[in-house]
Parts: sequence; C-alpha cells; structure tokens
Amino acid sequence: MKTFNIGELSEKSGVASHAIRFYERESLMPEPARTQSNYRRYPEDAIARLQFIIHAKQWGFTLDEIRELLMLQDANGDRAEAKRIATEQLGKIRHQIQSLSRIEAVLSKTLEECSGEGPMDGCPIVEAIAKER
Amino acid sequence: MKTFNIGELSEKSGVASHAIRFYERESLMPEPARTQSNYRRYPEDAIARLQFIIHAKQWGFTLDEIRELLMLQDANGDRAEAKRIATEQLGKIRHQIQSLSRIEAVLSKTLEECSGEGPMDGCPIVEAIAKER
DNA sequence: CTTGACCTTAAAGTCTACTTCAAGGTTATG
DNA sequence: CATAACCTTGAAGTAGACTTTAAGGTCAAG
Repeated sequence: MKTFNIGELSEKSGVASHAIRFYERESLMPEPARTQSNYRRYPEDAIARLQFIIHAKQWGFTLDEIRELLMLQDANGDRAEAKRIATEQLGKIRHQIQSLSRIEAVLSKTLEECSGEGPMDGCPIVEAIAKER
Repeated sequence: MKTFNIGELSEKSGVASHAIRFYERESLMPEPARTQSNYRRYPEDAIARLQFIIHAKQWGFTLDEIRELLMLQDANGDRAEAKRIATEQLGKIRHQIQSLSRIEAVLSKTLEECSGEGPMDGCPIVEAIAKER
C-alpha cells in the first residue's frame, strides 16, 4: 500500500500542507502514522477524505458541520443524523437564494433607471439604497 | 437644528455607539463636532447616513464599497462610478444565485434519495458529497 | 559535507465587521 | 454630593478558515 508525506498528499488533494495539519488539529483528519523521524505518513484514502471536505465546503457546510458528518461516517452512525444536517443546510441555501433574488430584482431595476451620466446628486442608485426598507 | 449625542444617534439609527465610532475611524462617518467636554454632537442627517450604510450592507456591499459610494456622494462625483460599483455588485449577486441554485438542485435531489434510515455506510448524502465534481 | 527541499512545532497574523474591556472623565438626578 | 448613566480613548477579543512566521530537524543530490 502506498503512503504519502504531507507534501505529496497536499499535491494530490489540492489542500495546502498547513491546512491539512489544521484539519488534524480540528479533528477533521485523523492523526496519521509517523515515520521514525516523526514525519506524517498518510494512506491513500486520506485523499478521498480531503476531497470530501473540499466538496462539502463548496456546498456551504461549515467545518463544524463537516466534522459532524465525518464523525458519523467514522462511527458508522445513524443516517437520520446526516439527513438532518443536510436538510438544515438545504433550508439555509434556499433562504439565501430568496434573499439574493429579492436584492437582484431591486438592484437590476435600479441599474436600468440609472443612465450612468451626470453627478451623484439625484443618482437613482444612491436613492434606492437610501430608501430601501 | 437638533443635534444628538452618540447614544441618541445610536437609538435613532439602530447602530451601536461603538459601531458608529468604528465607522468614523473607517471614514464612513465624518468626524462630528464636539462639545466643550469633547462629546460628539451629530446633526440630524447623520441618521440618514447610518441608514444608508445599513441598507447598503443588506444589499451585500462591503464597507469598502460603501465607503466608495459615500465618498462619491460627498464629492458629488461621477454617477458612472456609482453605476460601475453597483453593476459589479449585481454580477456578484447573480453569480452567487447561480452557484447556490446548482447546489440546491443536487442537494434536494440527494435528500429525496435518502430514506433517513439505516447506517451511514452507503448513505446517498455522503456519497453525493464525496463524488461531487 | 553542504545545499536545498522537505518536514516538525507553536504562535502569531489575516480578513471583515464589529464587540468587549479597561480605565477614566462628564452630566443629570435625588 | 453621591450615584447612575452617559461619554472618552486605546487595546484586545470574536468568529471562521486558514496562512504566515519563527526556529529548527531530516533527507536526497552532488
């Protein structure tokens, strides 16, 4: 079985060595085996674990939530828990989409109204921000 | 003309006194007049300026961007600049909506597939995160 | 055997937008 | 005139997710 130093793992996973050590301190990555000279040696599946972390981050999970998911996996825990965490996350994402869509609507309408010419005095953008409830 | 101490301004604007002083240090609020005892005295339009800041924040502008907008107003600068800043902001918001919508689609589909029963091993949620591009 | 690339740790710095703390001066009320 | 409720400043703390720095130990190449 192949094993890697932290630098190789960093290259293969796309996560900086310092970030990997950070994840170890934060209990997202398990403490790896060490060489005689105290270098970390990682097994191949460390790559997949780091990629899981990267993807979960892209989905908007916080490190706390990712740790929870990883610990559930490690303990082969209850699927219901994972579903709860993911459902909560879906709610947050939907809420964000709604807020942003409201802003998008008002902002794009305001931009249409602003010719982009003349002095700031009376600029519809500024007035829209000032009035917006 | 009415003037206020920082505490009154805080109440009327809904911005904490410390945050008002912070905005002053950050050049979002102008340095106000002082009483003999060195207390800040604010004119009425300070309320509108703070509310502009609050609203711009709700629209997702950073303090740096808000400072830019305020300085343009103060200098009665070029409306084109304000439009540029707001257009950029609209782009960011649209980009965020797109990213979040993609995530929403995959996450909600995944959640439908997950019964929420059984052990973590083989859980579709975890597998979706692990595989996601 | 030296140079450079890699590894180790702990501690401090980054960014944003504040909040909290410490230590003290001022003003209004009873 | 004492007390509370305000105000002043500067410094430090918060949260999240790292990155950077400092001060070294180790390993492979020439």
